[in-house]
Amino acid sequence: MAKSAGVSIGYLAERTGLAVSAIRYYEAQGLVEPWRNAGGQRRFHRSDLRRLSFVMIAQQFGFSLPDIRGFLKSLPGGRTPTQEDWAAISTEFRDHLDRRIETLMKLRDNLDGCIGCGCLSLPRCALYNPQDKAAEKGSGPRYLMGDRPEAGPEAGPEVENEG
Amino acid sequence: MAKSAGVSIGYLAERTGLAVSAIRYYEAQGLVEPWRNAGGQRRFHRSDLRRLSFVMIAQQFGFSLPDIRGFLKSLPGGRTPTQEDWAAISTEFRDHLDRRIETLMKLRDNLDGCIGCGCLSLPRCALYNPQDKAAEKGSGPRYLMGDRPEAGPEAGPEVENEG
DNA sequence: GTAATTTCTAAACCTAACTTTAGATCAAGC
DNA sequence: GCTTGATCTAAAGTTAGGTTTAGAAATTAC
Repeated sequence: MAKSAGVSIGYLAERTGLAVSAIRYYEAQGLVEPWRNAGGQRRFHRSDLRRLSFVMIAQQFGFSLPDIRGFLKSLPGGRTPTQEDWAAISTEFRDHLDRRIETLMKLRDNLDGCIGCGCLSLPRCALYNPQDKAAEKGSGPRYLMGDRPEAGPEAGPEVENEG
Repeated sequence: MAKSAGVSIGYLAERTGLAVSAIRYYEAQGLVEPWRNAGGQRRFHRSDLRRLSFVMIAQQFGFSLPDIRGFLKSLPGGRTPTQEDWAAISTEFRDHLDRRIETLMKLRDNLDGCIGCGCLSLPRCALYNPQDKAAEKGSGPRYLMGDRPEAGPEAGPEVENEG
């Protein structure tokens, strides 16, 4: 059971629905590690099909490619991952996932009591609570509510009585 | 109760935690519509504080700026929005939100039965179901599982028996 | 053995959501 | 009146996640 012939990038593209260019990009990001054949073309393990599928699914959940690379690092590099390997990775993935969903639901529930009542943007508004948004925030260097450095008790987003 | 003096962009920036440049960018995207004073500087309604806060919150939920502009369009342009205006907008927002959370949870539950069992990427895998991901997908022209045009029953992402 | 596909690399281009920079003008404090 | 800080515009730069393009080399099909 040597390295065998491996599969081409076109095969993976056809099977996953990814563009060939996307797979090459994923290689550059360290998500797959093909070897080269005599002619210099990429050859992949068949098991990279599952790896790439995992990448696609994780993206649906909003994880960044570096995040996903982190998940995949626990998979064996040399041998084909077993069912147990995937089960292990899924535990870590589930953890992040659960936290993300929990955060979203907490925000949603807070929203119910907030937008309707008109308190939106007041420091005492539940949505202002830094704990919630600090949990798992999206990419990009964005200030979120109450997320400023040095924000004192007087400093929050605030609306007086103007609607 | 005329237009009054209005507040400066710096005031809004300080109160919301947004960068001044971000607020200007939001104006360019049609999220706020300040007027100009005699010297050509932007003046905002105080109620734009709440508007901007809403933008920040909606972004936490993963909505794009065009999405958010859509939500805000139901707010009155001329007068200061009332509590009822915000309540109305929240209904539409909640709808989208609920669908997004539902999709995430469905995907999560499917994942439980999938990664662990090793079926990941098989056409019969629940995660492969086009209905789920079509619901509300992220931005960008990405193929998701089974999302190819012309994908026949034979055409899905697939793994044979290689782990 | 020739033609048609694939694949290769490198670099440029794309969208979203902003930030940074530069040089000029405005507003406020003393 | 002068200085300092805030604001202005336009354009370029930034990050993520890719796609497109161009020209060359490898592979496959007949």
